[in-house]
Amino acid sequence: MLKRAYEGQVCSIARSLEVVGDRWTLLVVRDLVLGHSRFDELLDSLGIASNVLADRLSRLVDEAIVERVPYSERPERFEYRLTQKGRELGLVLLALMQWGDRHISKKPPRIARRRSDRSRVSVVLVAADGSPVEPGDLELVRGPGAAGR
Amino acid sequence: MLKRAYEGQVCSIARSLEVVGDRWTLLVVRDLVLGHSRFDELLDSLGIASNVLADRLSRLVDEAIVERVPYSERPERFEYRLTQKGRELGLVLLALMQWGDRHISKKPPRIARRRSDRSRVSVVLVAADGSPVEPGDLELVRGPGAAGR
DNA sequence: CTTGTTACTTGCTTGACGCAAGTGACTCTA
DNA sequence: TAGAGTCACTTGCGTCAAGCAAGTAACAAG
Repeated sequence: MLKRAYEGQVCSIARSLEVVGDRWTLLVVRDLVLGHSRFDELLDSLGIASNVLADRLSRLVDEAIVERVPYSERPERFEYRLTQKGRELGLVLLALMQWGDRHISKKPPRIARRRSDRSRVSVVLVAADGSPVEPGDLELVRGPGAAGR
Repeated sequence: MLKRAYEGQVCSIARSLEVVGDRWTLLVVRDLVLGHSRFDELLDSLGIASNVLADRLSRLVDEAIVERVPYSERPERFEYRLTQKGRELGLVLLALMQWGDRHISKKPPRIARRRSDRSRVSVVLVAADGSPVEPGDLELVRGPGAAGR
């Protein structure tokens, strides 16, 4: 996914997919969310080719989604941590997980819950006042970043 | 993305990405959400290669995310419509859009709002009682579909 | 009967991915 | 002090999916 064909598109979905829309990137982010942080750990957990992992990580670092921080000086060793921007991708992952739980996996392999009261957590659409929004009551309108026409 | 390397993974995120995690699929779904429904319309709007679009659509139909419905008999012509399963991917797209709006596009090209009162709509995490959940107050635990260990 | 539209398919080329092996800087064990 | 191990990669090679351009089949309009 080096060359992207989305050039002409003025759309935050397309823009986001340019960054995280390839085969491995979101899974790397998922593993970082789950606490894996070292290169070899990611390699084992994902079953990804090492050159591909190296490439994805350096791209995530370029995009400021991940930071490469040293945890040892002699020998030099690094780990990878999500930045705030990266952590906010968690919502996308949870939305994807929720969809997969409902439509693909019959029983959810993992459950998201609130630590304080252990209640189930879900991803939903809300209006400015916090009230839930029905999908049918949603509309998409041109915003300030829209192209001409 | 025919062959997937996620085989061993018991994770709804990985499972979902097997289905919609390639370069074009989510953009096709986005266009269907926005109301494009005919093959040529999608071709123009996306700038995708026709063989790839044909492949993605037939796979989306196989996955019951999209339906292929005839709108003319002589000549035979078809359009593509999202199923309920497909429509529910809208939440993933909105989460992605929201992330892109915040971190990539400075000004949002498109704004999601509630039709009834025109208030801004956003994707958030809520607990079972509908109250918002802080990202730090979230935990992931093994669910009924988890593998042994 | 030629041109156009729609919904594709076929063939060829490019390029991303996976695999296996190698590297460099160090530490640890005997 | 020699050899083995760890970590974080890089290099080289083969394969398979993606992209591009052109072709096709079934009809409709002029």
